[in-house]
Amino acid sequence: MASNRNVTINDVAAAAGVSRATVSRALSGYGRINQSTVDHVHKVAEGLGYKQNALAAALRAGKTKTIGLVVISDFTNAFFDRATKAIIDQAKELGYRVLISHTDEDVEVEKLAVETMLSNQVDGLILVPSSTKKHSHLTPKKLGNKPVVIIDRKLDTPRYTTITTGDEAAAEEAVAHAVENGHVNLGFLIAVPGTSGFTSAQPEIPITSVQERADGFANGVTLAKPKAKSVSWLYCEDTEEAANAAVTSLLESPKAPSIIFTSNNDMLLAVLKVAGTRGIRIGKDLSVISFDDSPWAAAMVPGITVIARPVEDLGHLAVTELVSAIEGKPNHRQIVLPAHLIKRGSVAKLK
Amino acid sequence: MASNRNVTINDVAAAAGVSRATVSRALSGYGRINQSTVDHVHKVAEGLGYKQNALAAALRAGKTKTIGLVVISDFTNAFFDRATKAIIDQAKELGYRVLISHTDEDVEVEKLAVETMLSNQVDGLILVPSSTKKHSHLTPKKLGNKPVVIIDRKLDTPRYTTITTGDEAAAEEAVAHAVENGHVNLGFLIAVPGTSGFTSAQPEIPITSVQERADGFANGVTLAKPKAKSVSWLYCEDTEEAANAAVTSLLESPKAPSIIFTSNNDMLLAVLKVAGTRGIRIGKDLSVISFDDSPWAAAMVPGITVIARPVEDLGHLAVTELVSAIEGKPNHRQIVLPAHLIKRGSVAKLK
DNA sequence: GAGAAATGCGAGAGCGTTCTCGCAAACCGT
DNA sequence: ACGGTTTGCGAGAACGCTCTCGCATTTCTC
Repeated sequence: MASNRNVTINDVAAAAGVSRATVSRALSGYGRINQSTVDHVHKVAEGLGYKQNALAAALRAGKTKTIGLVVISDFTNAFFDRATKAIIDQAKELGYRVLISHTDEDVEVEKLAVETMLSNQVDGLILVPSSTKKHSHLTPKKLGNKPVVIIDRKLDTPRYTTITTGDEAAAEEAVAHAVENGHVNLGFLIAVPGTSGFTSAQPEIPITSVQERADGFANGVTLAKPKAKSVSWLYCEDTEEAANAAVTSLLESPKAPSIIFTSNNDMLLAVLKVAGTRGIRIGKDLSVISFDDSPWAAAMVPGITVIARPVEDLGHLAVTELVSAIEGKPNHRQIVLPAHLIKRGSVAKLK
Repeated sequence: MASNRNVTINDVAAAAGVSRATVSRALSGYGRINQSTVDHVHKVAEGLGYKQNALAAALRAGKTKTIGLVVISDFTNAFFDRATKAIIDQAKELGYRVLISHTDEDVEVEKLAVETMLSNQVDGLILVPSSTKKHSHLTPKKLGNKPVVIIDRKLDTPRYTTITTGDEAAAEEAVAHAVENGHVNLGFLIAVPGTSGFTSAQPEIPITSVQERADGFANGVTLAKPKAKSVSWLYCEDTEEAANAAVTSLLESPKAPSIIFTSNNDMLLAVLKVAGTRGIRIGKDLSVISFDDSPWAAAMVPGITVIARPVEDLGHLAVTELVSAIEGKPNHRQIVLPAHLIKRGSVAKLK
């Protein structure tokens, strides 16, 4: 084929009869330059089909206009998909690109992902850390002193701007709502990565947001103390099989709950599925409240009562904060966005 | 702070007492070099915390090990999220990074996105074109003669490797399944971007996969001819409001269908929602079959009968094909992966 | 109209790599 | 012991761009 090599700034310079420097000035719009040459250069560049090589520009300028997003990924949980989209879109808005990597909750993978990001000279990072405690690979030095925003979860040492949602308060509110509706046998189904199978003894929870949900539920129970008759806690591996088994055990226990609170949509779906196969009707025989809203939770019959988190806001804000830090306003803010209960039909009114 | 500048290959060379070239040889593993120097350099590099600057390497080598993904994005439709994840993961597997951009079905946005990708020197592109016909910005020349894989939809001129799913056959099968179950009043609700509101006259469909679904439905009707009593077609803007209105009109028409086929999950959710508010029970009073499987469609009661497409396979294959083309085996294959019907409880058995 | 100030542009270095080339030292065979 | 081959490594150019510096030319000022 004819011209395999790309058109460079040199070609434009030659064709326009000016120097490389002038072309760069004309195209990037800086320094002292005559408007008529700007126009001329633009015309010539367009004629040749010149496209800036962002790599070379970034190498020279020391800025890539790229942010790295290191995120776990989880598909029934629309959270990260929605957050990712919000992040990409807001980044585009502010003139940034996004490099994405998934960690699948694995610290080693996370470490590698971050290194790749750094090698690619991202200007800043947005991270969903896979562990609250294991983050020796996330020190400022190891992150090249680049701006970092942590989202969805906290590290136990709050070194970076962190944006989370108020899951504890919302969980508390959810329990109150259930109790108001006459529920006194409560079941809690909490997904905790790293567990195997399910257990009723609270394990180490490596993720602050999950911990906060559990705490919120517990607070809610405490506040409703005299009314709560039986409370079952189940901590569960985040897999379909474990979740199904956990739900089954919950439903078959002698003190089967009239309502199950689930910490994420995977658990919710397990409840729906198991209940469905047993002919247990949601919103009638069994109630349920879950974390994270979704279009399908709203469309189901009955609609699922959920704790909705402002996911898009969170993603949007993360980028805004990060870019502001990249562009010279370093700040270490701890931001908590409110989550709120959306009441639909999945909570039966008892007595 | 002490060392803001990154450790470069020069620093490693100095510390190891060798030349830059030798460091590069040692670290990249090419050329003639003594094993003991390789070890020594590795040790020194690690000691200094050296991390390769991928930008500089890419600039010099002319390869970025990055692929660009230009995709529409749509959240109730899990298709693109699942495909995106599969693509990122398989790319990582093959040593590539992924730069993502969303187009929201807008050709202009798509054009810009592609330009950004090219400017960033991606080695190849995976595209979900927003229009079958408007693709003058997608000529090989405009794409810098880089390898391209088109997924999910076709362009009307098949210039690139294209991977789609067999939606037509599957749609046909779905209709047959409905007819077998005694349905003779059929409703089709087809989302077509660019429409406003909804209409029963088939509009221009700018997306081949949607066209194929419509064709498949039509074929199914033709094959079942004597049995099909009434058939209603509704082409609908892909928004919640329009979908709700369309469903309402379908349900209120004198020849209300006993089953509605929806072309995507947005439409399905509209059906579920509107039916729900009217007390119409899915799988009893009204049946439904939709395109694209999802965890929630399986977990609902009754489970939604769907046409499942091999989304992960598609993403996986797209990357594999692209990388093979990048690495020197250009091929222009037209691949169609089979979609299949998953029968659950949302289709009532009539009579 | 002469000096000062402003303007427009080119030369050239440098960002951090990779990779070709060529040279010196080590190794081989007879 | 001597020509030829192999081996290991350094010098230096190149990738495409940005940006400082300084020079020439124009414009301003009184």
